[in-house]
Amino acid sequence: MNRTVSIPKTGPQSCGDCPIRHRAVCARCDDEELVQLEEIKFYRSYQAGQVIAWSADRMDFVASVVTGIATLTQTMEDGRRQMVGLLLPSDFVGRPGRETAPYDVTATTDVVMCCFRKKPFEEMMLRTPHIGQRLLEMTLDELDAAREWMLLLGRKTAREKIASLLAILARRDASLQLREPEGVISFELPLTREAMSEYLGLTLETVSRQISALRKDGIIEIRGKRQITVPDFDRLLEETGDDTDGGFLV
Amino acid sequence: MNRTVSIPKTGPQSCGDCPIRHRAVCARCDDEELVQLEEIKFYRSYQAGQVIAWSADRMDFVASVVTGIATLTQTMEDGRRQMVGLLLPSDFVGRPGRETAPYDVTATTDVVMCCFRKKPFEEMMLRTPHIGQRLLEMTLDELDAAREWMLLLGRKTAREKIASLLAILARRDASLQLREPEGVISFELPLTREAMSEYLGLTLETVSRQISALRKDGIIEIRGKRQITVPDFDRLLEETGDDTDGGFLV
DNA sequence: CGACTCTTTGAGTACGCTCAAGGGGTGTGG
DNA sequence: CCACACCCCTTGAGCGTACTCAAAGAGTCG
Repeated sequence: MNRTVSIPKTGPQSCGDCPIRHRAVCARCDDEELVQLEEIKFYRSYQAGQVIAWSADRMDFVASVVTGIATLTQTMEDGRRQMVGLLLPSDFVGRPGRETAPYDVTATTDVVMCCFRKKPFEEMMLRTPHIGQRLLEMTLDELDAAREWMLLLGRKTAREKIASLLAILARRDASLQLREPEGVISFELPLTREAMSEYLGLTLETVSRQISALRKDGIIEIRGKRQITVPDFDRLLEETGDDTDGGFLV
Repeated sequence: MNRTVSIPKTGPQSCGDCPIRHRAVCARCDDEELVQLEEIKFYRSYQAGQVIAWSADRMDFVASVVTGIATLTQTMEDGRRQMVGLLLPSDFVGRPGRETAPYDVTATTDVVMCCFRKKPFEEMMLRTPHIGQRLLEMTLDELDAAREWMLLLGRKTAREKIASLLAILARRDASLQLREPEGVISFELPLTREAMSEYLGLTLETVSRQISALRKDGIIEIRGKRQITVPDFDRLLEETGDDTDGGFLV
């Protein structure tokens, strides 16, 4: 963990090519604004497992996740850990106006981030309403997701928690392939059992047991450790405890 | 519950007198902008227990809490409930650009709200960066609070949860009286045992038992059902499981 | 092949839940 | 003024879900 091996910087050549162009904090910017952003931006890459920022560290940049998955985690004095954010491509890291990171930020897969030096970014936000507007929209979405998550943490059973997480990942995977999640779905788990347990407020043993149980009940199939197949997405949804028709927010 | 008795509208006369003027969504507005806001605003009052908006209801306004406490709650099909937001004076309700409420909004005490008709408010946001900027700041704060709450829901014991809630309420009460929370503190519980259990992801019996336990251990004293005295705030903090020196975000 | 990481499974335990009964305060009606 | 109903809260007994501690299997890399 935290090996500082340098790996190729695989950021896009320019904003025009960027895979998150239409969803990230820069989504509403026009060409002129993108030119300004290009001047203060740089790419950084992190290996799976590497810590991007420690809680209470100074962070001199804000950033968008371009590819890969990162997490925000809080740790208690005695070591209990709770994941409080799951950052996917296009998600934003850092808070304008804040000096230090309030959470540990970790790359769970290899990650490429599009970073902006903080000071110039803050100055640009003041002149460029498009950025603040988009950031507000994204923050409101994150707040909705956090509240959905609070319901999961406070009220769902272990089995429902696992099913909910799998449903979220399946949905996300489907949306990357631009199709509706339905019928047979197959995707790769980007999280270890431990990361899942930190996400769900469980122990890793309970996560493992519940995944085995869902497999035995035919809700999911597993190839190797990480490749999940959901033969019937609706059956998975029934296990989440959520309203079957209600829309999900992640 | 939900009695539609009309009670006196006790909103301030004008924005200049408003007790939340410096903290609400209008905090950064200048006099000219306040005049515009006055044109689209109106006050509404709700009795303790009354539902302000049901989940999936159309909401034609957004609002600031002026006095009292309101809650946001999610309900699962089988009736399990989880509070996902605690709204205090100056907090903002509603999301610009969204038609329907995603949560039940309930007044737990008598509440006065400063409401803005949604459409004109959204239009004004486009012309008035001060509003969007302040709303972004408030939303980021709420997201931080939600994440603190996720740690509580996912990882804390029942005793720690109760202590954390009491600490939050004590802090808030102290800040209303413009002093630091330390030494002997006394305040009134604005929540029933049931509301506390919905907040903390517990049953009301467990809440009651843990409050009794804290009382037996001398961490708190209770007069009647709702008046709490904390003889030593630091001892209460030790029971929360949090870093004793780390700052809290609510 | 051995070392390492991640995962699975088992056995026993404990914390918080469920079900149940009863206490205390307040308001209403006889 | 008392009786009663109602709400909120407390306490008890037993149970079950998820945790703890422990051991071993599976996959990967050097």
